[in-house]
Amino acid sequence: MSSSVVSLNDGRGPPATKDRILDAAEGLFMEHGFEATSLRSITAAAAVNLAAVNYHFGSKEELFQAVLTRRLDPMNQRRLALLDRFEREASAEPLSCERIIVALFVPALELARDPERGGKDFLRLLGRAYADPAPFIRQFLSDQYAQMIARFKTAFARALPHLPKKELSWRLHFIMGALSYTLAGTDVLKLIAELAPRETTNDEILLRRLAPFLLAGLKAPLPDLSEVTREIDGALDTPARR
Amino acid sequence: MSSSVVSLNDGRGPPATKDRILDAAEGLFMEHGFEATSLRSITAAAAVNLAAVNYHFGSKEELFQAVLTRRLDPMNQRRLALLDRFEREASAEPLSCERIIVALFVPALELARDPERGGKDFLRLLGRAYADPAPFIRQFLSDQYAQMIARFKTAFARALPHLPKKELSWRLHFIMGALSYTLAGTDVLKLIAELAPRETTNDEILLRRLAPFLLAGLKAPLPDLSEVTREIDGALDTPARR
DNA sequence: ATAGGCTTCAAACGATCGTTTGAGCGAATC
DNA sequence: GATTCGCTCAAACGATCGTTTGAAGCCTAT
Repeated sequence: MSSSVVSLNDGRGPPATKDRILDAAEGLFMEHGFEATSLRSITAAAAVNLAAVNYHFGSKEELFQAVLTRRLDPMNQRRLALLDRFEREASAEPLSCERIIVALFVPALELARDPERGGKDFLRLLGRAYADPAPFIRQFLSDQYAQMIARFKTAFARALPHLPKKELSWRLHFIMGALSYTLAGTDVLKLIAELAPRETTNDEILLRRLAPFLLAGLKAPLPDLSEVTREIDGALDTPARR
Repeated sequence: MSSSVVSLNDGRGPPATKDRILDAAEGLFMEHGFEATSLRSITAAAAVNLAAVNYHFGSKEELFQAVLTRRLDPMNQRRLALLDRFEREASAEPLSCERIIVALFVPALELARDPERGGKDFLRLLGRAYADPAPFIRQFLSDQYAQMIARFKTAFARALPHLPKKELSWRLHFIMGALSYTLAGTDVLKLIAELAPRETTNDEILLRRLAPFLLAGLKAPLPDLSEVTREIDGALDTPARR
């Protein structure tokens, strides 16, 4: 059944150093962010020599990219595979938005379900990476996501033929934003929302709640026809009395 | 008409140092994040002495909080004032979701519209602060937002009496997440979505698109009744063939 | 046994960080 | 006119950062 490889290295005996660094870095980057995490804290947590990071990965930046790509690449491949399968099953018919969202969410959900592979920590780290200002992170994520997003965008365009392309771009942007923010889980607003910490840490029930929410937004009426747009204009013209 | 104060200090002669530090810090924190921004780069941009930051603000952390509170506090006060006004106008009737969203969005929109007050930079910085792992930032934002969110939550609860309180907490969390992520504007996924950079920098049309999207999500059917939930279960039971 | 490859190790490098110090300045106060 | 107070300044403090170095170890193939 499962290939049952505990370590992610090439297969022979585990020269665990590289993987131990990746595991430790994943947790610490998640907890403190990229800039605030020192190589010394990583190598200490991994119980390896300080120089091992530069030897195996070249630099701190390349280590960070390796941490991300280790899980992000398979996850995005899985997303594309799911979308392919759904489209094959539907022959020439356009997919429903529900199925497309499923192809987008389920691979993340599977990661969150498998704690052996550090899914929870990784999703949180990924969410943080989206908001990180460092240019090398932005460039890296952009490269990693470009193809996948493009495929999903055309799928959504077929599912929502009445929606202008530009409006679809916006809504996809909102969806990816809400998804990454939710996964980041900085628990700033969670306490405010009076949610039990246990729940906000459970990525599964989190994604299950998020999917219907975003789906409704995706199918929302156009802004020009929405009541809230007129309300905004009204409120802006009347700057409030005091 | 306008009170026309260029500087935000007490009013007499502008001992511009403090304000120049705040302005420079706002831009640099927005661009590079908290950890990656050095006090030396801030004081150089503000053309003040290095020691001025610690003299006027005490520490780098307190400077960051001062940058945030300078604009965040008035904005949240404005949100509460708008909500109060709407509720007064509606007497005992519950407000519509549209009006509540307007009270939440318009003050941010007004900030974005007034470049003299650095609205655009600040909103972007605020979005970044939400995702920052530093505990002092999380604590600060939590304190700043607690009362405001609580007020809006009860308003939404009255507008959506059929929605369970826990589900409302989730959706409010999603709304604040999408809002802050969108305002952060890390342009990682923007290029992917093929949006012109000019548009993604324009916070006004951005918020106008976001409001209908989130409103639809707020009114979405419960997850248990949503079609996508059953689709997720189906996809998880069948881990995909290769 | 010997040579050569990866890998690990302790130690140091130069740079930059946030913060502190104490002298110096001008204007207001007595 | 002497003194105090708020503010600015150059300079330095100690700490920590990412990275590099060169020797030492280990395993494989000759």
